[in-house]
This record gives sequence, C-alpha cells and structure tokens, in this order.
Amino acid sequence: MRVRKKSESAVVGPEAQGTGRGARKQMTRERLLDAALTLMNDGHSFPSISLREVTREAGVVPTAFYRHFRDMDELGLALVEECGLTLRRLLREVRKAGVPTTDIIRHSVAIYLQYVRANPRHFRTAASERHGGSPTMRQAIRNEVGHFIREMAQDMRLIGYRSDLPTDALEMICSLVINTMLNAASDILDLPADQPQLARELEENFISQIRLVFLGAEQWRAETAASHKR
Amino acid sequence: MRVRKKSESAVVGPEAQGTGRGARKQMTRERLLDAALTLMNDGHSFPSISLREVTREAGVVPTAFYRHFRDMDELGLALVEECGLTLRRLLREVRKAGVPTTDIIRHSVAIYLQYVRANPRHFRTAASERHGGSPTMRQAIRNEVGHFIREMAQDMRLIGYRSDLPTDALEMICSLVINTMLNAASDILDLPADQPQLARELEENFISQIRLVFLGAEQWRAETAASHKR
DNA sequence: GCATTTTGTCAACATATGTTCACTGAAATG
DNA sequence: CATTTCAGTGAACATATGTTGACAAAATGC
Repeated sequence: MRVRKKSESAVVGPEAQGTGRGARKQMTRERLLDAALTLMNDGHSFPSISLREVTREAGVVPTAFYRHFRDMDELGLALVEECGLTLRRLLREVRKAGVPTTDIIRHSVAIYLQYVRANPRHFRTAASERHGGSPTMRQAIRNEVGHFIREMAQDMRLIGYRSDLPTDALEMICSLVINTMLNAASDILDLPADQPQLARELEENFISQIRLVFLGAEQWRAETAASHKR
Repeated sequence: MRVRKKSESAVVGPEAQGTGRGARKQMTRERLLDAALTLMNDGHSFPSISLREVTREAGVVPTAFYRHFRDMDELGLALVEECGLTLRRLLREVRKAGVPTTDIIRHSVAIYLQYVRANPRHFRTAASERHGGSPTMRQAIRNEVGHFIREMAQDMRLIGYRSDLPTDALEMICSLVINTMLNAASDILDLPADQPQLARELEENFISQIRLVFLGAEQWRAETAASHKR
C-alpha cells in the first residue's frame, strides 16, 4: 500500500481558472503544445524533440501525453494549425490597418515585423518546418501557406490592386511576397539580440526586397508570360 | 580466445579503387557523409538522425564513426561544405553557358532545375537545414549562401548587368533570386514523382517569379530606396 | 449518493542511443 | 623482416526513449 502525498493532480497552471473537466483537459493540452513550441524555439527542430521532452517541459508525466495526442505527429499537426491561426490573425490585422495611400509597404512591413517579434515561436516553427521537418508536417504547412496565399490574393483583388491580372498571376505574386516574408522572419529571429544595428540593416533589406517585388508586379503583364510560353 | 572469421576489414565499397590507407579512410568518410545525405533525403531532418543510423546506413560499426568525426555536429558541417561545393559548381556551369541574349531566364532556370534533379539530396539538405536544423548547421548554411550571393552579384557586375547600381542593391536582388531558387527546389523535390503535370506548373510558376524579380530589378532605382529612407 | 467516465500518475518493459575500452589485422615505416 | 600506426571491430555501459497496464481521484451522469 502506497501513500500518496503529492497527488493533487499536480498539473495546475498559473492561470488555471477553468474549473470544468473539459476545460482543464484543454488547458494541459495547450500546455503540451506550448512546451513543444518553446522547445523548438531554442534550436531543436521538431522531429528531433522527443515525446518525453515535451511532457517534461509541460510538467506532466509522459503517459499523460496519450490522453491528448496519438503520437508526436498529431501534435505536430495541431502545432501547424496554431501557427496558421497566428498568420490569419496577422493578415486580419494588416487588413484592418486599411490602405494607407503613402508608403504602404513600409507600413505593412512594420506591422509584420512587430507580429513576428510578438510571436517568435510560431514564426520560427513555420519557417523551420516548412522545408525541413517530417513529411506530414511539411505537407500541412504547405497547405496552410497555400490558404494564406489565396487569401492574400483575394484581398488584393478586393482593394483593386492590379485587377486586370488573372488570379494565377496574383497568387504567383503573393507567394513570392510570402516566401520573402517567411524568409525574413527566420533571418530576423536568428539575429543575436544585442545587435540592433544588424536588425535595422536586415529590416531595410527586407523592405527593399518587398518593394522590388511590387515594382516588378506593377510592370507585370499577362502577355509577357504568355508570349514567352509559346 | 575469440575466433574471427568475418574480419576482412568488412568495409569495401563497390567502387573501392583507392589502395592507399589514407585513400581508404577518406572513402569510408565519404560513405558516412553519403549515408547521412541519403537518410535526410527520405524525410528525416538532420538533427533527428542518429549517429548509429548513419553508421548502419554506411555499413560500418558505430564506433568507427569517431575515426572521422568528433560528433554529429562535425559531420553536419562537412555536409554543408559539400552542398556548398555543389552550389558553386552550379554557378560555374551557368556562367559557362555564357550570356544567351534571348530568354536567358528560362535558359538558366532549365540548367538550375536539371542540377537540382541531379543532386536532389544536396538541395534538399540545403533547403531543409537552412531554417530548421541545429543552430550550428544553420549558421554554416547561412554563410555558404552568403558567399554564393556575393559571388553571383559579382558575376552580374562582370557581365555588366545594372552596372549603375551599388553592390548592396545587387546583392539584395541576388539574395531575392536565390531565396526563390531554394524555395522552388524544395517544392519541386517534394512533388510526387508520378505527376509530371504538377511539375510543369510549378516550373512555370518558378520562371514567372524569377522573371518578375528581374522585371523589378530593371526598374529599381537607388534613389527610390533612398528617398523613402529619409 | 452511487456508479461511471476520464485525466493524470506510477511502475515497468523492451528497445535505441552515445560513448568507453580493449582488440585485430593490414598498411606504413625503419 | 620486425615494429609501429591506425581504421575498423565487438562487447559492454549508462542513459533515454516510446509504450503498456493498473491505479487514483476528481468531475460527471443518473
């Protein structure tokens, strides 16, 4: 007969307000996701972190993991979804900012970078597992980014930007922009924190790249591509 | 007293021509590198593959690893160097192709894609560990890509492309191009092999993106950036 | 208020990992 | 030819991992 002294459910988050059972479950679920995100943030890539590491970081016993996910792959997918949500929120934010007539690019970039710095783990995860990671996760991210691209293209259509172009072309442009964005996010998050000068340079470079892309986009003619195709 | 029957050095590659001792050593070293590259090619990202897996794939006992590398990190760096060499070779190839006056972009892209398909493991590794991977490896790749960018910018200067622009601007443009290239490589290598139609589409999209970048590059004015900076 | 779910814990397992050490046998050295 | 060097072997270690099963106790359902 064992005596348990330290068995008052052990897992009580600092902000544990949810009193229901399902609420508490979701709480530790988020704990696990958060733990994985945190682990990924300092160097480790997702496929290299172990189930036990995650539970350790989350302050939970390894077996508790299975109450929430079948395996690490499933957690990975949930993670991707979370990152996707962050990206959508970002898009909504930029959209809300309206269409400042002057220097729209610099403005949007500023919002974007602010967002990146506010959610470093999400962006690092997205950038890092997009081409690396497990095939499952990679595919999931590809989908998520695809949705994002389409959404952005639709936005541009709505504000009437290059409304003469077919959807394909708009999406092509947007994907170029988003690639550049994710790339910049990764670069910026990797900077040593004590080098603000480097950050400024990188930021200016980033802005230039986006500006250049839109410079090209303004010149883009559907016939250009078509004429070269045949 | 143990009897050894199967101990004729066990490790003899198919194309084992090198007869010297150092030669044979370098041979198994390459075996290890090759094994790692192969493992990475089917899904696993570098930090997730184990020392033992590598030696297993290389057909060598685990302890033999230490005769060549201190640890996996060191092997990772060697791997990056190898990928860098491949990239340089590619650049030389494109350079050798000269400056076809018409449709230079389509031409270069063709050479590039051919190269990517010929060395899928190198490109997958580069693309995948660039943002993911261990910090050490990531930094190494960043350096390698940086060299590549500078080299390419210098090339463009030599052929007189936009010779009016400062070096910064040229490098900014090149880094945009290279990002797009690495991105496309990753996308293309992830395609299911039985979907040539998808490959064509992706390829056309890739060409369009590069074309758009150069369209922007032709319009780029140093003053544009400058005027917005102040 | 009792029975039932259900979230999390504990103990234990088979297996995989990185690393050590002493060894072998062929190439290099003299 | 005798000696030394050293790339590769084999056995063994401590440790870490994923996963199972039985159990505790709090929330839920009746």
